[in-house]
Amino acid sequence: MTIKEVAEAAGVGVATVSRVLSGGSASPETRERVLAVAAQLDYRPSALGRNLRQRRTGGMGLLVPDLTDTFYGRLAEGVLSCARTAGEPVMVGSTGGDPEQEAELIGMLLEQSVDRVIAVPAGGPDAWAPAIRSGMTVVFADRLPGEPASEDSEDSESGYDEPLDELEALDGLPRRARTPAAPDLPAVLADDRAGIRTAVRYLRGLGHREIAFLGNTGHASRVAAFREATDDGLVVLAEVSRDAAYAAASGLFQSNPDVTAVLAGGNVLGEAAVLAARELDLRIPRDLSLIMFDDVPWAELCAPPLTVISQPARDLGYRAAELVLRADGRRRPRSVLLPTELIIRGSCGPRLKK
Amino acid sequence: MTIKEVAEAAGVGVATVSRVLSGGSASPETRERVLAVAAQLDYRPSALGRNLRQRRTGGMGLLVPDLTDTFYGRLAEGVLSCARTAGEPVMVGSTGGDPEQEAELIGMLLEQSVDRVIAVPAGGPDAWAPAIRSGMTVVFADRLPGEPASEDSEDSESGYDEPLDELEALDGLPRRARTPAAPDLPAVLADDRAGIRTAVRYLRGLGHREIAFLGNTGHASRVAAFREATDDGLVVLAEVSRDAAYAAASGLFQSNPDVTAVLAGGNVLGEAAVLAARELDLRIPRDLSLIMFDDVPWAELCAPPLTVISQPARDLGYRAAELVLRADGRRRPRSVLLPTELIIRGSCGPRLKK
DNA sequence: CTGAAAGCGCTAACAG
DNA sequence: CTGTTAGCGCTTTCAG
Repeated sequence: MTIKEVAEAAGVGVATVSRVLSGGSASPETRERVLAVAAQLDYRPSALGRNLRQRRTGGMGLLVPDLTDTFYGRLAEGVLSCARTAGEPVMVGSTGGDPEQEAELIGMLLEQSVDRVIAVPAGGPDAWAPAIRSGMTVVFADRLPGEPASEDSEDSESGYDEPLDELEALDGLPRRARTPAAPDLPAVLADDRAGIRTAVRYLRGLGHREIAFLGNTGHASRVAAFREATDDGLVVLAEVSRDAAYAAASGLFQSNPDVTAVLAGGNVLGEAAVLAARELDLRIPRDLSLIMFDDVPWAELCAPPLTVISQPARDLGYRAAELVLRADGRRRPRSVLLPTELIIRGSCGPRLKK
Repeated sequence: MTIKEVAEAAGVGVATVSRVLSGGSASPETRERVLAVAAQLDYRPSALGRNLRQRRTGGMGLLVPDLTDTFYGRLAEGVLSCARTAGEPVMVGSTGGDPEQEAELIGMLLEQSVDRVIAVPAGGPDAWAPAIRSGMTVVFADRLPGEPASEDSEDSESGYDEPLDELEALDGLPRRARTPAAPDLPAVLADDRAGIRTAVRYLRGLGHREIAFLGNTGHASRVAAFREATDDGLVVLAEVSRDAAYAAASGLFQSNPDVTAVLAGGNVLGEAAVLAARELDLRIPRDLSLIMFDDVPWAELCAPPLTVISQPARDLGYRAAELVLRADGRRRPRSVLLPTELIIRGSCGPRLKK
């Protein structure tokens, strides 16, 4: 079933069929006839020809660290749902939070001429600059590309300084005040700064002083926000993986017996914290108060139910997809910051220990 | 950067470049030179041209009901991981368990000329027959396409009778004994029959007689297995969604106070069961024993920890991807059945109530 | 308003 | 072993 056969069957030229099918101009009668014939033959224009002609693959790419983490699952659902509405295909890749794998996947997308991607970045800005420079429209979700957070640095914005300069220079945009919360790269983010600030305040109100952050290597902004809210409280970081998360949590608890409250930077870390605490016979919330970033269904089933900072994961993906799809023009999409909310359940109590 | 420029730069014809890059024959010197030039220009052959030429898009499609459900997330990770190894792109679609959306996504894949797909089917065999007939290699995962399970039918195999005849006829294969457990369609499945049998036996051993199954509409084989193991025990079905699952669980408990044990057919249903039980003040395991199909990290965090039937979700996806990739020949891939395991934790107790 | 024609980048015959 | 050539199905000038 090619456009040619349809053209012949309708007694018109291929150009006319093409026009009609893509909403171009045509006399009502012709349009009618072509549409009828196409329907009758149930012709579907092949994306192959169109793609080659336009030198670009339709649809979009989606890169996430790990679909096993429900947060990214929800985010992906948001993207897919928006894409389905638009009838666009989505190529999905899982990076494992590893810049190398991410680079390979970017390469793959380039090879496929996918020129719109939404990504939860693993690598730094330098990993993305070439792709962006080559014309790819990328909208970041959940976080911006930056140097990985470090556990000891005193400079909470170190991950953003250089990268931002470089990327802003790319578009010749004016340099802006450096604000890790909303730098000048297209992104859809949760307002983790506010969420973390609220959570820390809440813990402080319960009397906690020794508060630790159990975070992801990749989430520089959360680490920064935590440092800012606590004046450089203890930070322990883990790579993307349940094992790493457990190891980090376990290490945190064992090496820092004076810590009375922990803020877990994601649901996998929260899960690891609960597990590790249980293993070490730390009672929640008596011995240890816990707040988890990202609300998940099981948080309520947990004993005790977990106090969480919820974030609109699905919307993050949906909005990012909208942005990347709308970005047909020359201008880069603007960023979006979505609200977070502290949901108090039963995993935090007054500080007793010490 | 086209193949032509590389050819010129290397002083050879485009065909030679093409050959060298796809491992064809060429004199060592030529190969060397071409490779060098290509590397130096960091040329990446465009998938666009190749796809059109070969009238097929590389890579594979993946259709799942819902990435929000960690089971499908894990399955998807398996697929992506295998695909990444092979350097193949994956187009992912989420069907919501809805045959209509599935049909649209199949249409999209057809339009993209994706001729290899792995799917957790929502629609029946008739939804897939056209695609398969048109040359698409599809490997099913987690379940086979079949009429949706029904809550009242006495015929546990009704979902397979017609469908199988039709699809087998497609390939002119000999008709086989109708066995819902491993029909003659390429598929990678968990051995839910064995898992459910074991679970039911375990519950029986604890004294339970009134055992109910809380299942998915789409999972006919689990319903069948449960009916077989219990001589038509009570079955309540829910669509794909947390709300539907909760409603079903709640309805089940309220309408059937004599039920002392429940087998939840998936992690979302298990979650709903725990929630609903809690809401109705049913104590687990005192008032109600619960076994959940599919092990998830939070099952251990739950109070009490959930006894589950674990299944190798990730392997399901990985193996399916392997099959679909290897299916380059004319023959259809054979099916695979992966083992399940009953993991006893704390959500089942002796029958006390009555 | 419509048709003819020129490719998009690549591979696979087919000659040489 | 290598170059030339003919398209794959589609969109898009460019004439008519």
